[in-house]
Amino acid sequence: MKLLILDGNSIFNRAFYGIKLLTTKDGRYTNAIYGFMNILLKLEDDVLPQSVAITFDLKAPTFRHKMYDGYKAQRKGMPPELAEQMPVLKELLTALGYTIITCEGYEADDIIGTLSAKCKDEDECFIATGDRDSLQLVKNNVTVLLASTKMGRPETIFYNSDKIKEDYSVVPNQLIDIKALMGDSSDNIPGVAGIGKKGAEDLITRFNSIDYIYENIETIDVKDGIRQKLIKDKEMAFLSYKLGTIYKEVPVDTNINSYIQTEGDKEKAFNILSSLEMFKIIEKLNLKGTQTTFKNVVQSNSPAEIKVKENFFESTIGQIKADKKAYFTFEFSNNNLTNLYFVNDFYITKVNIENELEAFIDVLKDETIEKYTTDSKALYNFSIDNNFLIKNLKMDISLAGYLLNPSAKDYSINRLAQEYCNVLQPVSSDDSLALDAAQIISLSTKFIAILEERNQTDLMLNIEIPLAEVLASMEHIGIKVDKSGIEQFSEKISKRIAELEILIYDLSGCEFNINSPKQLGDVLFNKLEIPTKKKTKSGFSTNAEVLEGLADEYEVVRYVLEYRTLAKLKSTYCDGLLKVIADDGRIHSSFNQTETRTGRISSTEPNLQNIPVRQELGREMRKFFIAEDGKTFIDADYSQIELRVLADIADDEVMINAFNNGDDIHRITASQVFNMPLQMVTPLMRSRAKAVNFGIVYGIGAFSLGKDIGVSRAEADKYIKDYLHHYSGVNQYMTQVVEQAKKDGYVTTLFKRRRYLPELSSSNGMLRSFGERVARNMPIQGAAADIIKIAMIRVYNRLKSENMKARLLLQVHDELIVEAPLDEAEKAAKIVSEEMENACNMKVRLKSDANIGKTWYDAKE
DNA sequence: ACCCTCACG
DNA sequence: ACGTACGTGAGGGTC
Repeated sequence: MKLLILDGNSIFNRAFYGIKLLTTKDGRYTNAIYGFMNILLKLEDDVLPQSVAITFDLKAPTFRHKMYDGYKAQRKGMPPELAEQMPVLKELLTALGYTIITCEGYEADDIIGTLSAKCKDEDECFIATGDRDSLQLVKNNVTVLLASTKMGRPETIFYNSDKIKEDYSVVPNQLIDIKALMGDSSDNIPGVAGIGKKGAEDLITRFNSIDYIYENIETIDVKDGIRQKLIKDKEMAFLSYKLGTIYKEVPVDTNINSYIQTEGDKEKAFNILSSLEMFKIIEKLNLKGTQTTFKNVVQSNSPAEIKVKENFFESTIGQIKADKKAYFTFEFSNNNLTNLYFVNDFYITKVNIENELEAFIDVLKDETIEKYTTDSKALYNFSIDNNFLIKNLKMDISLAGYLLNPSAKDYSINRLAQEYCNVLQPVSSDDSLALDAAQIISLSTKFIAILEERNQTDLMLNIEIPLAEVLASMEHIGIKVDKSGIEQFSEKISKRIAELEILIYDLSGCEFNINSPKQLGDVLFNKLEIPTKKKTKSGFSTNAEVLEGLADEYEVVRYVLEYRTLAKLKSTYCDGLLKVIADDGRIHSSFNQTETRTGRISSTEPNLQNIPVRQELGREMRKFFIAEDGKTFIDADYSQIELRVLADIADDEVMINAFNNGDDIHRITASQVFNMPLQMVTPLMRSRAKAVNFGIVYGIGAFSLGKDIGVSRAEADKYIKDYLHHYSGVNQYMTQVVEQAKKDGYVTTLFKRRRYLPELSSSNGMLRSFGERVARNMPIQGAAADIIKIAMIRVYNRLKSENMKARLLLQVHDELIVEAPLDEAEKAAKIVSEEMENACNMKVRLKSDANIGKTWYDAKE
């Protein structure tokens, strides 16, 4: 018989501190429960126990407190985020049929000790804990699974007697003797003053036990200082021994069979887990069998189970045309439509793609039929491939899920249905796509209602859904690159990299991997003994900021910096881009619409939103992004869009006037903050004002601002104070937005985009400050993102309606790149600037400058 | 899988 | 005492 015993509190704590704080929609913390369940399931997989006993401490004092007043006196209570999870966990474990053991007057360790000691020879006992105290319990049939963190990664170490011998050079029982001498600060056990871990281990390895040591205290071979210390704290040593000994006669049931997991209450377990939004755990536990009791939530008179039918397309189409509504899910592989399911209140229709593709396309084209689906961008890509237009798309489940909560992990139908509909539509199919189809109707209905209630319908129908079409078009068109140009550039860089390697090895006196921060740190700061008190965290920091501080003095550091720059250019930009050039000679990035918490889009495979520009050498890369023959690029970017948005939403008269009366906001800011006439503003003053402007947008702190511009914290603080004094509207806004966010639990943009901020109610000060900064930043960054999205849609439609060949290719947060035939260039430039500037009417006008050029480099001002 | 570093707005 | 500005994605190293 195998018994697994869990040290509940220890595992619970470890789970909490090992995972980021997670909350449910309504703000309940769940990370410790989630971590605990994962650890438990993993342990069961590893050990395959027949019985599982889960022990917990109680708050009441234990016999050790009676023995010694100071015992665990300083123990801090759990943070509230953790404490609130404990009763829920216990309820869940009980519902799952586990036995929880507690015993007043004893710690979990003692219960574990008792159970493991009573295990019969033929039984096997495994103890899971994060606390090394339990190691004393190890014997031939008792193994401790110690959860530890090594280099920031969780791992489980199996401790049997051999492993303990290896690590501590003693037998398990002697660990008590060691603790008796060295004490244990976390339990407030003092041990012998002046003897630490090393001394205690040495003494016990040589003399076996404190009994032997004290019986022979005058004759044992130790330094006199140690002997005196031992004599002085003899009583403490024996008391510590008693406190450190795990008690093995706790009055609990020691029959292993009592701990065989029972059936529990599956429905209750399912309900708890789904209210905690732990759908992965539900899946792992196979609790879905309980769904048979669910009713179809769409229509009360519909059948209890939705079936998948084939060869039913004709009547389905007929019904769609009558209802003027089509609900469906689809799947592509390699740009081919491979699966398609329609659903109505009664059944799912699996479509035979080969025969029915045209009929499907007709539905998509039909303006009178409302479409409800998910991942509309993929569908738009399909429509571009097949040269038709999708009309009247009313719902994209993933986009709606994103608008409801842009911080969610994923927007799969499966997850969203569990989160928002509570119950799954019962489906007699194991095809996950059919399952998704079954959820589409109830999810759509629910999402439409929620969006309406939150005033986000416009954001959904007039921004996100139309944008999906624009993004699909951008992905589809791609951007042409000069392949051989990149190859030559890469070769040129490679040569210099090789030279730098030799120089660096030479100056270091050894060869090593310069790309490894660990090895580089070792060479620079240990071998070469370059002094740096700066930054450490799991080793030396070798980032550009640190190295630049050393570059003046050390030649080798200068070479390393150059090496880093070139290595980055080569690996990420040259090699990286060459890998993704398609057969048409163009790069087709993916633009993700549900990735960022602020509403921005992101670009992947490759990321075309971070092509170098700030330094000349990197900027050269942009010469390889070229317009097609006979065409040219138009690159238009917003001027200071985020600050303009801030001026508007903060309704700051001073800043609004600054924008409306001048064109250099940083200079104006400098003149106001430093109280000088505009003409007297020096470049240094301007650059500091610029840093403050940026800082304000990010939620600012004096420390970071000071670091950024190289002034003292006090001076930075003064800049901020002066700034907020002059821009009093901004000052007021920054206070008010945080207050509102704390009240609501979320922040919003001008266009009602919403981001939840559970961090604001955290008891962790750092997290809370983070939440406050985000509360100040998101409405600004988010509104700017909304505005450029509107501009994109308008540019896209305008180019189309004016029958132009010009096409939108890229978006880089405040910048749009269009490719146009040479004879359309001027007109296209005008259209882009116009649509960008008119995308939103604010108290400050928006400004956009467009440039024309054959390459991205040339088109960028 | 995670950290470090660095590229962009 | 601690850590320290918002939002991203990619490559290389390490365990």
